[in-house]
Amino acid sequence: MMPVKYSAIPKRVPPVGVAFLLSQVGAHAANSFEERLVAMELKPHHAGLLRMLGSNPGLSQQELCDVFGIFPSRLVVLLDQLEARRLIERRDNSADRRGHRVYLTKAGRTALTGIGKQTLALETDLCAALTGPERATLASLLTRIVAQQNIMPAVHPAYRNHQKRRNR
Amino acid sequence: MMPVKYSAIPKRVPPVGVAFLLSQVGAHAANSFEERLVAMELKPHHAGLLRMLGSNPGLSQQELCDVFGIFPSRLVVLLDQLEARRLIERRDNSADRRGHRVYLTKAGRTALTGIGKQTLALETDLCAALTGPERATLASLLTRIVAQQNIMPAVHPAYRNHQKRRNR
DNA sequence: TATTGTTATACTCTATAACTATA
DNA sequence: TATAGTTATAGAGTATAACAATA
Repeated sequence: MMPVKYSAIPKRVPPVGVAFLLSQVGAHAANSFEERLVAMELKPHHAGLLRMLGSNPGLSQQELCDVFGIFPSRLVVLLDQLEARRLIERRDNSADRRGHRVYLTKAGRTALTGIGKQTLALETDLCAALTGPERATLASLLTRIVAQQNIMPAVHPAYRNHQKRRNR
Repeated sequence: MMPVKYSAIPKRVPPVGVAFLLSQVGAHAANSFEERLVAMELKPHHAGLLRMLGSNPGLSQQELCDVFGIFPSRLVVLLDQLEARRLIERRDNSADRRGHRVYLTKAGRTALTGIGKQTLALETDLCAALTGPERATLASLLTRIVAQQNIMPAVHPAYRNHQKRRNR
């Protein structure tokens, strides 16, 4: 009997709506971004932290936890990784010696520039099917959804805690 | 000293482009979908399988693996969970007794209908900021991106294997 | 006593490998 | 020998809890 390779499956494509499309294209964009970061040996989570610290030097770890909605124990791991690479540094806070303030190093700022270049290249690739005005329209529609849905601007939902529901 | 609650952090919002917006809104849509499925005690992965089987009754497990790009061992777990809930059934394949064909049960079709209702409600909620024509524009732009980027239609990228790169 | 940050632990998800039964 | 499906194992990521230092 002829061995069959199912590289092309005869299948009926279920209909999809705009919610699925958003999730699908969004996940594709996230995957592509992650791939582009591999060369820099960074993960998207690191990139988000570097970007936030680039705009807000000296945030405390507690403040970073609040902004991103993550547990302190998780932030510590991410910051440890970035600090081991000398991309950020924790500085003692003279006013309150319990806490630290976090800053990008020079290498961190260089990394952030590299991330920016990858992001621009990614956007050109992702929107290759669209004209310039269409791409602007897409950005505008998405920005309005972010505002209306009360999504924290510039904070990716993947950071947020999914704490276990109790009594289950 | 006054204890400070950082519910509203004074921060400068880093600029974001269309790639970030897509990933951000997409993740938000995925999270909202997952929340809506909690009441049905299903995960998005289950919903995707049910939907595909609704349109393509009798696919083999191997075919499902190829369509979704997942490992057989992972599919087995997902199908076991659905079968334990009597939402799908594996039927013996008389032509080749190694394999099975997978079908929705009556309860599975009922569940699929419920998922469809939740999806429609989700889309109305997600697009509350947009007019009808704008929502159609958004869907059209996203559909063109899916086609141009060679994303498998109706298959969510989250299924795909991220196999470990070797030699690293 | 409350807060910042850290370490330790457990749990979930999923990739990898080993295995069974058919072909 | 190759394929369909299963079971077993291991690793990454992250939530939870316990803890140390400071306020």
